[in-house]
Amino acid sequence: MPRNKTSPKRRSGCPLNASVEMLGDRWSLLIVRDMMLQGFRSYKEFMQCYEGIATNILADRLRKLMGYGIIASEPDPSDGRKLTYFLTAKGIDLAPVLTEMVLWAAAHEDTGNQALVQQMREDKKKFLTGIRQRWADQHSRPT
Amino acid sequence: MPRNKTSPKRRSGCPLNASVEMLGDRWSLLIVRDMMLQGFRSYKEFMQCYEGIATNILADRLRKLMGYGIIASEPDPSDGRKLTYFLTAKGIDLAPVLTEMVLWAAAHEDTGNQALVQQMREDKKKFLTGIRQRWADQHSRPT
DNA sequence: ATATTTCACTTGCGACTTGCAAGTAATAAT
DNA sequence: ATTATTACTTGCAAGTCGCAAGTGAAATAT
Repeated sequence: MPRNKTSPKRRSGCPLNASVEMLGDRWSLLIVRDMMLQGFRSYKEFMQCYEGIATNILADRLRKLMGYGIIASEPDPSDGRKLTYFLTAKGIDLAPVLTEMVLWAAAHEDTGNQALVQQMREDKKKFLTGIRQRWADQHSRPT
Repeated sequence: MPRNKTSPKRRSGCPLNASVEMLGDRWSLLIVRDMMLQGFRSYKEFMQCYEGIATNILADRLRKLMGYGIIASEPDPSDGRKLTYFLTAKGIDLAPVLTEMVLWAAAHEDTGNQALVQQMREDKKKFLTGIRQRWADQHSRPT
């Protein structure tokens, strides 16, 4: 018999936000980050990039991110096997969060992405606008 | 025999940051958030607030956060049993990240912390300055 | 046309991590 | 002196994860 009485997994009795569930996960944030900053779009790309991610976990996280409405997917018209994942508007709205994380990490340790950090520091607003612009361009393509 | 050859847990082969390890954890971020926004300072407060956190896990996370230099602790001079946890400068530097998270969550779902969100939205810079100021005040107390 | 490869997964299993209940050690209160 | 409180530790069962080995459908090679 399972061990739950009413809810199997309660989160923070001190409420503030709830969708942060997804942010408090080892892989989800990396996936979003790399979709945003590296332009990753396929299962294969994630699989190759993250040494150490289990293939079932990747599938699960992609599923959950879709469930949260942070990413979505569509079949590649030129290759029926391929699926293209992309960030939704909610997903791209995570850009400021990601940016602050990268800046925080860079400020407190060597992160080896100085070019990106420099760009963020010089003009945060411009950097974010750039990300949103590139994203909007991609999304206007499929008429 | 354990399963590791050289490194037990590799992270992202696509490097960007590393200390984000801590951010990608279910509880650590909540702990930092509540130290920052709710003024939590003791083991007991966390324990009571997070229904569902296991006491060994709380101890482990506090230890790790100290290891990362995000929080520190000191004994309470008025009660030898008590320990006071507090954010370090590195910890308080997470304020922009937390703020963006709260704003993101609030923008995409009902989070029930409208007063705080309103304050953040009205003047983000002022809000962050306020947090830092309150933090600095606390830290100037022990002469 | 058949065989092989690629892609996006699923399955099975052992190892690791977590949740929960029950301690423990050191003060503090009564 | 006894009981309570605080900050933990320990032990175990249950859950999650990493890895290797499939699976099925579509593309490519022969």
